[in-house]
Amino acid sequence: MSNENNFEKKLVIIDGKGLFYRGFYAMPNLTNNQGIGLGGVYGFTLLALQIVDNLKPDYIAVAWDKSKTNIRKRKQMYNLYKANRHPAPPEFYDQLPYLFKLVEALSWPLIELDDYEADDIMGSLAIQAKKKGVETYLVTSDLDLLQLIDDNINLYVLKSGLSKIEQFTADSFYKKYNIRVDQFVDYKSLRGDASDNIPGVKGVGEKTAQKLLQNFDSLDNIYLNLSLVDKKIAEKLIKDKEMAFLSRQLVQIMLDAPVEFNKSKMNIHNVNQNELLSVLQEYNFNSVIRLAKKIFQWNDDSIEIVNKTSDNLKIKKTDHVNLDHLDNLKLSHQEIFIIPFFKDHQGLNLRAVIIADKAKSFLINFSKINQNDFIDYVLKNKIINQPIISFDSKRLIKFFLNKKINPINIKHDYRLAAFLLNPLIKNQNIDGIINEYFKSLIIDYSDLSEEGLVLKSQEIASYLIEVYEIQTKQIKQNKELFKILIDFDLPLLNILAKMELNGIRIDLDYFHAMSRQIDDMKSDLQQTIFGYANQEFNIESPKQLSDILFNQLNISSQGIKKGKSFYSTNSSQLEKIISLHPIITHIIKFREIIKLKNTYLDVLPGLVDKSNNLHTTFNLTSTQTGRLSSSEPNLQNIPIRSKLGNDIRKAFIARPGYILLSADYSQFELRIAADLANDVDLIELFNKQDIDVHTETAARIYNCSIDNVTPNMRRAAKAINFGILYGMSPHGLSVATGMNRNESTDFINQYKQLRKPLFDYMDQIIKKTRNDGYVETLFGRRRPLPEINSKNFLIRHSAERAAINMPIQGTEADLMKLSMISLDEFLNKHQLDSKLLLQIHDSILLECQESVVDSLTKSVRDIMENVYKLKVRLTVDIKTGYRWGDL
DNA sequence: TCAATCACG
DNA sequence: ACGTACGTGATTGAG
Repeated sequence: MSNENNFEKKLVIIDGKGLFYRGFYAMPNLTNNQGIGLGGVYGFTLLALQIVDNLKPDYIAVAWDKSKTNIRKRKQMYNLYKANRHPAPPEFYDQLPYLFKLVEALSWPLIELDDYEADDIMGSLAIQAKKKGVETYLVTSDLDLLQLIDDNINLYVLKSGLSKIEQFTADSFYKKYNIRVDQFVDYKSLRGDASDNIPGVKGVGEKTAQKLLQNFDSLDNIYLNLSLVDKKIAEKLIKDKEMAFLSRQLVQIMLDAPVEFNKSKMNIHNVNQNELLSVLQEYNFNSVIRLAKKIFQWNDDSIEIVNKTSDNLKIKKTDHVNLDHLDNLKLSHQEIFIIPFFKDHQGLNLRAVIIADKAKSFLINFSKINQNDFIDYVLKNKIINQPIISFDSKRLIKFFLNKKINPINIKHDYRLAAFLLNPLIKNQNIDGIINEYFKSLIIDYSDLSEEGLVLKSQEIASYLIEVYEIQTKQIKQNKELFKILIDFDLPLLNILAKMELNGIRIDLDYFHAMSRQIDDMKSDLQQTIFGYANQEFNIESPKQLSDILFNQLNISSQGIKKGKSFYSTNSSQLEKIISLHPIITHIIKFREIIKLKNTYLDVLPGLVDKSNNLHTTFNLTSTQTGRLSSSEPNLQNIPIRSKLGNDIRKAFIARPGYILLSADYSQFELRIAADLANDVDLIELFNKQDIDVHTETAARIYNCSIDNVTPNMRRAAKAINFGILYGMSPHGLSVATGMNRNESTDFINQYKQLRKPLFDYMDQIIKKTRNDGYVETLFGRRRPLPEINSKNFLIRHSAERAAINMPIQGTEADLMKLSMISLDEFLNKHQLDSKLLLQIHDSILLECQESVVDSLTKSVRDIMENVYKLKVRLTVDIKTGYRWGDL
């Protein structure tokens, strides 16, 4: 006997709903860039195409369970069949039209029948295929189809998640269940199936059913030989005999479904490339596109033909040169496109650049051409004086700055523009951005190695030149957005580039001393904790810690949040049980120092340059509100709140002869909120001299004089002043203040009366967002929030809170950017030996020469407080010192 | 790769 | 009945 079968052709039949179901629960939060949930569709598509990729079938079909009538026949047999099924959530049905559209684009026949379930359709088709000499692969999520396995019919069963697919063969089934596949129906008739509400024989489970079938082979035979069966089991069998045989009928797959195995309709090559591409693009299924490209063997040339917009690209293949010599580099004196590829994330060395004007493009590879020759060329030909359109402008500016070339004139940045137009864009790399504007195009720039660049640079140049025009046109359609690009974000590139390149000085000795101190504390704490726990364990594993606390030490878990598999051990939960066991305070302390050690002490010293300067990267396109973020390393989250944390800040120092100056906007967010909402009382409060807004608020809510405001009253007012800007609930307030639920509800109601304009404004923002689909800052920076119209309560409310917060946080970010631009201008103009070091949302850190600190303090305050005319007065607190931690 | 945790505004 | 305050980035354990 040979294992090779005689069948040459393969048919794959997919249980459509099963696959969709897996995807739906595996990826509940997946949404495309319109905010539509498409997790199920994604799961279906990815799994289906993975299977196609592996099996390479010739034919394919999708069997679908029709929703209501599908189980009529089996219901007639047993009216409780599948009676325990919960209806799927509404989001499940919302996604179905998208799935059907995709299946149609694939040209896969979707088969649904009134009286037959997907299993029956699959089985009937498989039998027909077998007669025509075609091998079948069934793809499903349950095991019922096992009964059909034979030499020509194979079964793939989806396991949990999206990655595991298990092939069941007769052998592997036997190993797992110790019965043969043809005994499967009888097996289920005995043990039943809770998920389909198949009754089986009560009291007979997996093991008993297996044993019975091993001894007696079949259900019929068992009942013929009841006298040989163990007495107790025999009694159960007799009692539920009817149910057993009924179950057998229910489980038996019906092979007479009126379906036709149609080779031409089910041919896998029927796929409509154009249509499928546009659907996958629309859904943003980029990984699926790559897979489809591989499976259907679409090459780039065929895609060029598909892409209608690529006809009139400016740069043709003949207009592109891979340079061996800079002598051949000739550019017009107009706008210059520079697409840099760097060796390092700092941008100090180039690997290659694509450089172009609107007629010609060049690839310069720095493995062939000397980097300094390129710089000479750029200077000599005054490329630098021309307007530059670039992709990664900030790094390009840094590259030139590092070579002592002054800030270049960046006219346009692809990533900034793409982000302003659509902040939801997921892939901000070159391919992602090109794809935003060429929807029917597939490009794969995952390989931009030296060879990859040679292949792709002409294409990149030609598309990006087009993208420049499209982006410019789109962004000019919204004057405010255009103004933000021109007046806020582009000017900031130069400033941030200087800050990043300059860096901030670190006192390494201080870090090392502190490191030793923390290491000692760590081992002491560890010993104490292990002592209390009576065992060693990994304190850094929340799972192990939870087990120790709530199982081993038996600390009451009442009121403790629970995750999927264990009780939470985050600090707010630990606070709740702090009095229940002495181990807790040590764990809290351990957590604190471990955080400081792992995130700062052990990491930052390794990142400094030769002069002990630390360089971060500020990102302009990573927040939905317009704030900056800082990474590698993040210098916007250097500790300050705890004593030990603040010590870390002390290692950030001024260079010799200089002093640090920090300028913080006080109550920035609440002031912005007061202004946006035009809350006159709050504005007037802020415009008075020397007031404490929280104390004043408490006095108004409690209707008492300022002198009678207790610390507790002030704390509550402070909590609500902050919380309200995020849409805080009574529950949230009670957690923050320790009030009970009634007190906090009362308190919020009082606050609502006091700050009616603020609440009216919040309502109005939500209404406007629902209508427009986006929110915007004072200056018109936008954040799309499609989830605001979600049918899901939680998603919708979360979007509402985000909508309330965005104009406030975003306007704050916009104003801070303006301040930085003004400060930079001022420092340049007066040639003051002072530099911006860091921006931390409402705060700026500068380093200035000691001799100018007094006059600079005055100027900085003046510039920041008057950065933009608002109804509310802005105030700035300024502090100076040699160590950041001492400010 | 994801969830949990925690540093900051 | 449910979950419960916005916006980030880094580290760790665990699957």
